[in-house]
Amino acid sequence: MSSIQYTKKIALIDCNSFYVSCERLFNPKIRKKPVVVLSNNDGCIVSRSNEAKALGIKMGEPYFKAKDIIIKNNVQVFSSNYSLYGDLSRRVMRTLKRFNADIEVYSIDEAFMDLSNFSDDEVLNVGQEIRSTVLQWTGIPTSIGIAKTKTLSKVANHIAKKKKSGVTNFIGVENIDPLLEKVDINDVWGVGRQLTKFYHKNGIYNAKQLKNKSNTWIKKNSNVLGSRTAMELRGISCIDLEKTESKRKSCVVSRSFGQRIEKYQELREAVASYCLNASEKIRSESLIAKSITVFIRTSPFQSRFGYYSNSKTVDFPIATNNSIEIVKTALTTLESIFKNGYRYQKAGVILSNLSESANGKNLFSSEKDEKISCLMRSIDNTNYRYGRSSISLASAGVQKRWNMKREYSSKIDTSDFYCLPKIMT
DNA sequence: TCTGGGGTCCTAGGACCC
DNA sequence: TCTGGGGTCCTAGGACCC
Repeated sequence: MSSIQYTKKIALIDCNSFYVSCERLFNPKIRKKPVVVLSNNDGCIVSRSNEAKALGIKMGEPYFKAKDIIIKNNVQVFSSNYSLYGDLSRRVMRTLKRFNADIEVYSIDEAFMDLSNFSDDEVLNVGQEIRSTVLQWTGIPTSIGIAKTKTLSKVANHIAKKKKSGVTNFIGVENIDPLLEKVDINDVWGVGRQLTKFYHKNGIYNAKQLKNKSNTWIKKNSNVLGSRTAMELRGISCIDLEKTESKRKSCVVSRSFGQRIEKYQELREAVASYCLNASEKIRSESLIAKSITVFIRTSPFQSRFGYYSNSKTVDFPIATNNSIEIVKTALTTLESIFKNGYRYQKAGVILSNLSESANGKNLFSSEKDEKISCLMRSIDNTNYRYGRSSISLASAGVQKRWNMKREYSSKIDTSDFYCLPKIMT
């Protein structure tokens, strides 16, 4: 009889084809059919059902390039609906927290969970229970990988995705080398395009080969992140779970336009409108920004019209989250980088150097500031109640020809009363 | 015709100081 | 007027993630 083993165990729970699964939840007719979800502006394919993957449709592929396959195979297409996905994501995470409140929500569709409290023998069953509970309570299918480190749990998850049971456990497995050997180097967490190129050049094609490469070699030839990945593959934990939600350090709002913009005035409207969005976001998290970056660019794919891309960062005299001031600063910044005669494709603003607002007060606070923060609060409340941009600034425009394309929206909004499905009697 | 958006972290190199 | 090198801090850009 062996004694009960309690080693470090990390689970990675990852929703399968998350956006597609969300759309399927409200549309049972597309359950067994090939389905894809498009990025903003209906630009790229960002989520694919297994049936769509089997047709050879690639992740991140531009929609227009895959259109032939899509039409020929009657693939169901959806514009992305982020308020729906966000809502369902919160339901999944809430369900996971029933098993362990200290999870790290890593992205909209995945979370790390510490399972060290369970014995080595129990952990596979726990994984299966998590999976079936999430499926039953939210309708979202998941895959779960369990291992000693985050990187290994990612690998295990990768394998679990291809299994019917949906759970892969490395804990207690004597030798995982034969499994690692089957994992391409570019499927390892932390190895992107550039590193893949570099590793290939040096004869490293799979996870096992990276695991067995010496640390000094990796550190000398890439950087600390590379060697950390290798250590984690060896089962030595270098990346901790981040259980507390840390405050973000920057806030980006940027969009590609529905159609190309040439007029300065329209660019101004777009930038102003992104500023309103961004400042509302940071206000809702009680943050203030010390600096702002404005950037504009033409399409990098249409050089025949000439390419222009520029950005500029400026500091506010005093950190702020005041929409009016942020818009004003952004527009003067835009003026300094705008060049006539280009077909602009995208613009954005980045609020950075964020910190917690001390209730809007500073050394120079005045009665005027009080009034402004009061005004911001009422704008936020109104927009929350009656929909975003019920109240806006004139500079953000009314026509908005530059707004995104969303031709295939499912129009499901779990947070909007008017979008509830109707049942006819 | 049509190619996403929002983050974090690391590093090289410049500016500045002594 | 000539000239050195080392340390720190900041920033832009790149790589990575989903």
